[in-house]
Amino acid sequence: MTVLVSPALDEARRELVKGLEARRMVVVVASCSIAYSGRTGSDLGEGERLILFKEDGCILVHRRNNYQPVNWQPSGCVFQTRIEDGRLIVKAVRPSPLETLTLTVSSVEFFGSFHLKDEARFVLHSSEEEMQKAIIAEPSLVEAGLQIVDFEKKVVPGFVDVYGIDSRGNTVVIEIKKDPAGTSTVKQLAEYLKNFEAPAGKKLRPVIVAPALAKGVLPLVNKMGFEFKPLTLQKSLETLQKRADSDQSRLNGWLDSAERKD
Amino acid sequence: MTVLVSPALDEARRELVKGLEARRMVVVVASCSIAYSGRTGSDLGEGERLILFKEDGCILVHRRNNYQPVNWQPSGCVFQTRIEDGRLIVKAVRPSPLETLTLTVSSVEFFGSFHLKDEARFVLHSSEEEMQKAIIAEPSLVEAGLQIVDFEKKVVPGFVDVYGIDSRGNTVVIEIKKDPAGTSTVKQLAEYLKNFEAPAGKKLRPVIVAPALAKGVLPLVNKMGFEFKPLTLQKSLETLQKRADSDQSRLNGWLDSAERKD
DNA sequence: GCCTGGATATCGTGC
DNA sequence: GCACGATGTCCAGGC
Repeated sequence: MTVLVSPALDEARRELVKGLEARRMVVVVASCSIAYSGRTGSDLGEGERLILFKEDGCILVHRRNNYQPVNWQPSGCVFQTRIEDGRLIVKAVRPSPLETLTLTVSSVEFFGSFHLKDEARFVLHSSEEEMQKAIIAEPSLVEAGLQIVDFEKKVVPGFVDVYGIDSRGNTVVIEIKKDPAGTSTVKQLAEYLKNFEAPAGKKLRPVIVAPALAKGVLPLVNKMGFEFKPLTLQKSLETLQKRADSDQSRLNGWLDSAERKD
Repeated sequence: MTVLVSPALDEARRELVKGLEARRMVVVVASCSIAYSGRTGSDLGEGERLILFKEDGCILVHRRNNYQPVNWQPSGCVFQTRIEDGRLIVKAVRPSPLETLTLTVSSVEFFGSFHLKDEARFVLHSSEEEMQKAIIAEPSLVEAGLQIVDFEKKVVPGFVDVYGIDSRGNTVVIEIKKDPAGTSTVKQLAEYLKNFEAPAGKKLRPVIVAPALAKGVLPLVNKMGFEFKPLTLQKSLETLQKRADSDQSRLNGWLDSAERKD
């Protein structure tokens, strides 16, 4: 760890280069102006900001407010530094698409570089995927007797989340949303439907599975002849948990019996 | 500015509260585990991370890699801190939707709080809007003789970027994209078209204005009978700049003549 | 408050 | 590399 309060610009530059080469995270609080040029462009006059450099070549500039950085560059960019006219110039260049973020630093209030020991694995109880897994594992969440035929089926364009066959042989095409389904979801499902055809004498049943329908969407759903089946992420997670538990107890049972054989 | 290296947990807690009350930006490098619960949930085991608190009540947790924070809370959340079982617990609660981010801090490597003087205005040379402005100011960018009738016209659903009338009285409906236009753009324009009808004996001309067409989209554009007019953001900006300059010189001319009168 | 669309969106995945 | 979809997306603008 290196911590400097109000370093000179050349010292800050030296330490920045050293920190990046050592693959550390570098935090700088500095007065600077910023220009961005690439997919579009931006300008920001002089002011004090917090600048974060990471080892994978991303950079974030944060102002005193707002969750989002005011300027940034995603991973994979190359840093250049130089002193020019008594200012520290830092360029972060992203090769593709070609984009340049230029910081013109007039003074550095704080410099810190840190080696972060962090091997933990991040686990997200992610949403739409969990709902899909739950439906595949337990199709009765949608409807008793439903049998899943395929999922993530490629259509043009995109993917159908799940499709299957109901107890009467009708084709069921399911679009899953973790948020209340709006007009766009109905449109999307309608688009995907063009890729399906019901067997002779059978129906094509488009079903939207979501925690709710957005306000005013029900008439459209009815008009299109679509169905709506409410399902929350929570319920999906419970279902998956229950199955994991029963899988575990079955596995335990199998292990027990194996043990008894020994 | 307050900077502490390896402070005790209770000292870090005291300074964190003090910094937030003073509406400063607080930066902490600490070993912690993190739980999130709300719209969905996440877990992250012990490890060293950089944590950023801002005065508007947002919080970001950054790991050594990746542009995005691993956990966060947007503006407007309430912070609680306490020491429990020799750990510093920090909760960031967002009221609506109800979401909780809980940091369990076992040790603090660095603490910093900063008052950032920053009054500058951020200017984004925003993309699609600039292209739209340029077309409205200079319809010949799309086609000689085009006259703009309206823009940002509300249709169901969404907005049509620009529509106008060509030199032969045909209705021109324009969809603008700053990125290469893909299949979805064609679909969107087709959707919007349903809200337009050409005058008797005239045509309806759907036009996509974008820097390029995505690969393989040209056949679709042709098949639908759409037109494509290449226009880059850069060219749009140049056009706007040129007009701004001439407006300025006209204004200067007017000021000069006014001055001569005095 | 809900809904819709844009973003320098970013990021992963499949082809 | 390109296209497409998900995101704890966030965020501003309308209604």
